[in-house]
Amino acid sequence: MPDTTRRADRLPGNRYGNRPTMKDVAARAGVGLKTVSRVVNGEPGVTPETERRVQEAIDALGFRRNDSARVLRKGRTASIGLVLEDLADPFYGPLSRAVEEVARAHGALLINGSSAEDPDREQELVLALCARRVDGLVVIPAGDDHRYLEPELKAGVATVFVDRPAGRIDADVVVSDNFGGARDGVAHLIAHGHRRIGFIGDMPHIHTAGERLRGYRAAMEDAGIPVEDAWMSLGVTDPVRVRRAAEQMLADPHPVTAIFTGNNRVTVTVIRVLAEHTRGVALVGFDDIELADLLQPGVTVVAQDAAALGRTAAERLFRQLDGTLLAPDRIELPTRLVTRGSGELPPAD
Amino acid sequence: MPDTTRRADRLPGNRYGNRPTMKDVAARAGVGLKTVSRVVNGEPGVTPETERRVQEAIDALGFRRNDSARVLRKGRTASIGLVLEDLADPFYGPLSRAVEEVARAHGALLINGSSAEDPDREQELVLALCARRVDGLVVIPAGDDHRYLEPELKAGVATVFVDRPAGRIDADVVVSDNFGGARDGVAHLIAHGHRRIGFIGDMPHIHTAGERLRGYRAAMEDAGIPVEDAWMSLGVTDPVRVRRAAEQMLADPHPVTAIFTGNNRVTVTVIRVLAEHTRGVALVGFDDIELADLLQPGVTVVAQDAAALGRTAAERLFRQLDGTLLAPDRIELPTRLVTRGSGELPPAD
DNA sequence: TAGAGCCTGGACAACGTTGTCAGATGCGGG
DNA sequence: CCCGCATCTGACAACGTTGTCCAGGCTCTA
Repeated sequence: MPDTTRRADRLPGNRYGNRPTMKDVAARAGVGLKTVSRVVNGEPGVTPETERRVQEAIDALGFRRNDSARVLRKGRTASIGLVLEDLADPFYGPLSRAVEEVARAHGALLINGSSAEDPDREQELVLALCARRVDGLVVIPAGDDHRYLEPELKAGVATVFVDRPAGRIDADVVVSDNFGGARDGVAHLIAHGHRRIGFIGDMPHIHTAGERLRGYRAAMEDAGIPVEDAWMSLGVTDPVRVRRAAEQMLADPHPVTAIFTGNNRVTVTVIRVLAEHTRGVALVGFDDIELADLLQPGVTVVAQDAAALGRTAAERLFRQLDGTLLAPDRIELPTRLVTRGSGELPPAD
Repeated sequence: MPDTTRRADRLPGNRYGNRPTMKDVAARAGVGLKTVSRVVNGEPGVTPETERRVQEAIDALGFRRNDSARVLRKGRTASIGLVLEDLADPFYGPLSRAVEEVARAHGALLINGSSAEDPDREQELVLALCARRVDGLVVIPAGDDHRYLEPELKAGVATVFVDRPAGRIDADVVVSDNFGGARDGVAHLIAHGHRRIGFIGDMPHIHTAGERLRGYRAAMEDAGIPVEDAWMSLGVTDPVRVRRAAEQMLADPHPVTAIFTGNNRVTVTVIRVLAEHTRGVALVGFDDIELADLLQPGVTVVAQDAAALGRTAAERLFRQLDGTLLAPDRIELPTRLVTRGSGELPPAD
């Protein structure tokens, strides 16, 4: 007597919980395996009557094509990976969403992971994505050495770096004009009469932070203002240390009259500090923040367009996949100075 | 003469761009296929010397295990799917991140997609994830009929709904106490002397919106205040219409003295409207918003813990996968009233 | 030194799908 | 009536991996 227990009657839990396969559908519909495949994929060459029978069996069994097997056979996964720093950061949400929309328009799924700004975790994630054979990768790098990606690039994994350039490999990159944006922001403060301007930002070896610092220095130099060490606080992003740094700048015998902040997290903390001060200290921040216009005063920022970064990168990625893109290139998107009040305060002294 | 062109020398683009396989590694190392598999997976039973040779071949060829094939063979993908409304919404970023962290702790990757609040797109996404044979699904539903998931559930795909319950199927669900939170928020306004209180929220058929509306009504009823139609604006979330709704409530001959807003997007818009008004109108919003404490006045909110929602759901998902979880259940997480000023304003008339 | 037992390595099938190719069927024209 | 052609269908191999199982070589003991 043959094994008459139906698959679903056996113990659950092993192997996808025993899903029906095309073979099962074929048996039930009384057709060949390949015919089912044809129906599932909408290929031509199937009589309406046959198609109906197959469709019926599919519905009855609750069949769902196994894309893992499909991928194995076809070689394209129709999925791309996105590695960013932290999805919970309001800067990355729109970026991720923009990448997703472009992927969707190309019929691809997006798999994303957060590196938590840890180079090892970035590599781990990227390689996990490669093991899943994503067709392409959008990477916001945490590390500064991406030679581990060389085999992948050689193997044809499309790759675009965003927000910061790749380290030690030649790859497409889409960045904001961090240098120019910061320079303009600081120049804006200078134009409003400030000369003692503080800078609080992340470690300069992080590309964006370094560029923004360079922009700060350039603006000061253009105006012929020598920068004092006490005005600069580098490698500081956690609220406690930002607070301390800001308070020190303001407590100095010759306090700064304005502060330029290097990213949204720093900006938020500095806003809190300034809110406790009576003396009006001017502020320009890099990155826009929600509700910035409703604060008193409104917060002047150098805004970058996160969605545009994501969209541009994703589009470039798919052009790589199309084959319509040749040499790696560097694309720089402009920033925009949004004046809302805090950057237009005159020096308090 | 045999074909001596190396795989990598052929046209790129077809089949993962021609990656080396275990077979290639085995050939190069002069060992059997299974031995390579053993080394790659850290299985015992390989001499150090053999292992070294294999590892060398792996590095030389840039071999990376193909997880699609692995999945096909093993039946588990070590990945879970998350379907939410919009990653760009600050409420979902932390939620997604929390799910990711739990997944990571269980060695799983997270694939997420945005439904854009469209039931069809939700279904499309969920089914795409199932086709990829994710081990489990965390779903923030957009639609209200999830019977299409029945075959998946039967097939053993672990599933947890978050933020809103599943429609017409029996599944695990983790939600905030929307009813209680809204009731407390409105009661807070009543306790501060308000009787004419407006409500602006989403369509009541959306579960969260419906529950919050119910909470509003309950608080009013508890206080013996009959609710007037003009105080309620339902199904309104886009800024233009929210603004109009708020302005109407305030322009009424008997204007409301306080407004309860049903979600973060509505709250933000209403804050803008109130900022233009001189008369102090009290406000309590559902969902916390960044910088709410720095506005004048600070914005009192009913905060839900997005990260806790995600974490709880993901943990439950993995308990389903472990088999340590049996019957579907409903978990309700408490909300927290955060008083910051706007909800404590006295009635203006 | 023979035999038992262990350790290492490899041949083979299977996972579920799709591409290839050839067989079957039906139809019209010579 | 037969042949050719078009249309539809199915058998089979292959994708890259892992589980099963067996073979061969080694060590250890009696």
